[in-house]
Amino acid sequence: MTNEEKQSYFTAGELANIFGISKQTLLYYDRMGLFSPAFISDNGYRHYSMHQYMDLEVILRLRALNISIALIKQYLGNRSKEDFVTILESKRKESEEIIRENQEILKIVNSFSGNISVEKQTPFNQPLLTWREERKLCATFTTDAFNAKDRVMLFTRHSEQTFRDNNVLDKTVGWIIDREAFLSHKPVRNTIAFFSYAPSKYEECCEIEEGSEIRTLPMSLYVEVYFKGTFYENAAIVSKNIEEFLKINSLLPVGEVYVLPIENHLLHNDPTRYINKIFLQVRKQQ
Amino acid sequence: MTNEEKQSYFTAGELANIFGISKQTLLYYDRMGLFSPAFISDNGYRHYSMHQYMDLEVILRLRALNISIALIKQYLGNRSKEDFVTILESKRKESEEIIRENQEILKIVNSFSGNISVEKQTPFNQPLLTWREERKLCATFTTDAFNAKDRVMLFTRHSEQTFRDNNVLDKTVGWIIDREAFLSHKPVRNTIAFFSYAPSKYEECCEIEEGSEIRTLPMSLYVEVYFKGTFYENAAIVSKNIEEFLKINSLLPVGEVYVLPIENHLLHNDPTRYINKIFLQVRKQQ
DNA sequence: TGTACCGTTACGCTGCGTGAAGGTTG
DNA sequence: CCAACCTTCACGCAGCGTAACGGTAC
Repeated sequence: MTNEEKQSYFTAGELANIFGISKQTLLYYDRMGLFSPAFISDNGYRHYSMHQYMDLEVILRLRALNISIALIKQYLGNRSKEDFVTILESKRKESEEIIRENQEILKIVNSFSGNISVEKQTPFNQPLLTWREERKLCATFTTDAFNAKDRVMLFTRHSEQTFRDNNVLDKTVGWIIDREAFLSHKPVRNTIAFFSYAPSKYEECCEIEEGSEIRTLPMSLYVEVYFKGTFYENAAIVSKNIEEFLKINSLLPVGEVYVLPIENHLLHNDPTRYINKIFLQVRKQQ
Repeated sequence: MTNEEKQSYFTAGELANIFGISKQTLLYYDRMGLFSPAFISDNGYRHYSMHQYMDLEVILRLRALNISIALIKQYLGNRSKEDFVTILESKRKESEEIIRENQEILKIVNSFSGNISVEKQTPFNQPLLTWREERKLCATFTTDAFNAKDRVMLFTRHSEQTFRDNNVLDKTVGWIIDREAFLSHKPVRNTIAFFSYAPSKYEECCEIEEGSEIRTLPMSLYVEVYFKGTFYENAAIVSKNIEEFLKINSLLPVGEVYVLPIENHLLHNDPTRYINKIFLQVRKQQ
């Protein structure tokens, strides 16, 4: 290689250094057929000619917009204002989409954080008598015929389908059990239904398959109990607490019993640390 | 496999269908050690137990936030409110960063589109006499000693370093040539300097290496010519046009000659379609 | 006997980064 | 002889998708 040639050509390393990229990047562009050296000498060294820096400049400016190698390759061979604008337009849409997606994620994150950071200082196993406004929820019914597997299927389907709008961030899914069975202190074997509750959504409940309905919890007095651990291990105790509470306060239970997870497997490995809330409608005995 | 077992376990396909994911995803989670079936029967079939749906739910909710498998794996084995909040926080930052990046891209895209969509209807090879406000630009000087290779290096370095703030969207890089040489109609061999010009930036010019300076183009009359093709092939013609224009309008040239690319290799393969603008300061002959 | 499941293995995608093993230049 | 270049493999990355090839359940 003559001295003159040395002064007219860049080696891979030189070109890489000038543009502040890695040599591997150049090798990769060569392999991809995007940007190859003007010639390769006998010893296998790559030599890029002077004017090739213009192509590399185009490549790097488009890569800075995160435009794919394939698209750049296509464009490089056939540049025009129109195609350039087209590329920019699709890139604009792409970036807008990415921004949208991540704003969705931010919304979900913020919603989670908001719910979790609020420390519930409510006492456990202490029935509370509270007044609630009307609430609407989506319920999907099971039947006794359903086995455990079917219930899991139903539960996940219900979770996915209620409030089809994925922006419902405050949705929680609980289950409804029979009051008579619950208050008899016997182990409650079956849930009557799963329900989704989202404070932000009152009117919109998506149409789900048969066996589902929109249920309205009326404005009324309710007895609520927070308890730690799984429902199945605590049902008996909570049931007794509630029974006693109803008796000494002369309250009559109405309708079914609702169980709503507050902290579950999403936050704890140990089921004894789960926090649930159980509630049912009541009215004053005359 | 007994009938009872069949009713208590999910096969891979069943579980995948229930959660609306692909079987391959479950296999992948297994390979990664993130989520494995409760047991595998003699025929190699995977069987997931009933309660495993809870783990899968956690996994999928975190994946929906685009949280990595590795992080989910770590969290799954040791859940807690604190770690959950930590994960959400880092995810929040990540998403905010992605949003920022893409907003940057949007800004660049918008700037490009804005510049390109404006069709310049200016006539070519027609000297125009215009009044310009003061402009500031960054210039990096070459010397005659510099060979072609060094000039490319200097050019790219100049392009990268001027206005170190990458948000300068309207920056264009041109070059300065000697007026005497240019107006002599002889081929102009060397550029005196490269210069960066950004209409949005007047005061801020980053410090660049020796051989660079901030130059002020004064508020004054200027002669401007747009021409098609490369400078080197059109310099002679443009030079004659300008000379004649100066003569018949009794104008005296001042300072050096500036060449600014309007459309270059970023938009055209064919150099004859490049568009450049050449301009120099003038004053009325007394 | 078909068909609709199940399994494992392995390669593809994107854009390089990071060696490893070896030759060349000065 | 060493340091600093250069080359060509080839694997790794994340999270699956997509066959290919073959067994199993009903």
